[in-house]
Amino acid sequence: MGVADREAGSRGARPRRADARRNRERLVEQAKVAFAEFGVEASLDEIARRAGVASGTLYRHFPSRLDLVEAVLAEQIGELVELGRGLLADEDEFGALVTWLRAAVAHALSYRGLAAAVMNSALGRGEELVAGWHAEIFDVGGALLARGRASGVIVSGADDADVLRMVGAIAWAAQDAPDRSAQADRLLGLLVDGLRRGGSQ
Amino acid sequence: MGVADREAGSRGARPRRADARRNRERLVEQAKVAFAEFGVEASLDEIARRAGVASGTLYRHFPSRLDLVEAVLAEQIGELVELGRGLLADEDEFGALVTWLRAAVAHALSYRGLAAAVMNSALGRGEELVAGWHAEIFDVGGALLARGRASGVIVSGADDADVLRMVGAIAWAAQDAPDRSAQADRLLGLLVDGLRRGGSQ
DNA sequence: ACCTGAACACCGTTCAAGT
DNA sequence: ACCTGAACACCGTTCAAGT
Repeated sequence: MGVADREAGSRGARPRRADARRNRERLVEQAKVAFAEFGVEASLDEIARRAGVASGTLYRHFPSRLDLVEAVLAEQIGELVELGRGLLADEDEFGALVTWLRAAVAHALSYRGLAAAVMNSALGRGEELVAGWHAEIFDVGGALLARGRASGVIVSGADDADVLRMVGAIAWAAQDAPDRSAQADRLLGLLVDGLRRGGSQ
Repeated sequence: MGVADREAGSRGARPRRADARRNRERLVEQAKVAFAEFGVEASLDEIARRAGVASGTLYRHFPSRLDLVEAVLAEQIGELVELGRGLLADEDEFGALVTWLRAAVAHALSYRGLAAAVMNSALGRGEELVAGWHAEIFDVGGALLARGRASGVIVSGADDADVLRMVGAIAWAAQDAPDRSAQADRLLGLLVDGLRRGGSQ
């Protein structure tokens, strides 16, 4: 209650009219540029202006800012999921998990404010961590963690949702550092040390 | 460059005129109420309105939102620092650190958005993690960590600034959870497991 | 079916005019 | 020395009117 303000209907559908399709593409294109420059909190008005459409048109295509973010990240998310699925076949269960976690952090770092946007939308009512459009990421991450536990290289106490929440938190904490990539790596190191079974150092 | 937009002059000074002092107190009082209700991003205009002053008066007393946050948290920060100093005498080096980290997270959770506000201001240019008004917290946390390393209960690889940054990240990640206190505890557990020397579980 | 752009409500911040 | 409140710039969001 109160959380589901977004309609599920025509959320990302490809419009039928040619001009509408072109507008949609231009909006996504300019959103990418604006997100890269100002982060995902970039002005929607300016994105519409740069795309050469009125603000109402942006809202017609993307009812909420998150819908626009989703469109911008579509392929990227697919790649992260595929990477994870591939890593499930890696014989080094611990290394595979770490590699994927590193990629997940890099994903969350792709635009400033992204971790916050995902996290805010992710906190659905109740226990669920991840919103619909990030559910695949959650699944893959959970699978890698489960495999690590099953093979004994990962501690059994760590909850999947907590670990992924931590990944988001790490990206958030590193996003404005001058050396954000190295910063994120160090923080991820702290997390990974806690996940490893059998003693640190 | 570009970061130091704030003046250091009369930042939190007690005004000499009686009405000004009263205004300042009312502003802090109403800021507390508004922060508790809407988080530290609460409307400054409304805080001024509730305090019965014009917006310009708020800006005169508190040039930036962070100055107002600082005033609201003044005593709280003092308590956290004192707690840490007391814990430096505790014979259980590891337990003392964990107790303090837990209190630090609770502090950062006292208002929604606080972790973000502190973190944003904290990222001064260069390497420094913590802004002036949180320097004491940094000092105490560093002392507790150093003691833990010296006595061999804490791993030597973890940087002080990274650990404290992680504390902020944990508070941020837990702040909107329905069970934010329990959520923060679980995330802190992951961090602490990585800090403990000599094997997890 | 889709687009336009004015309209509305709500921000933070500044500053001339007052006392 | 301090306060007021209008003014400015910039938001997100809606919706009647168009094509």
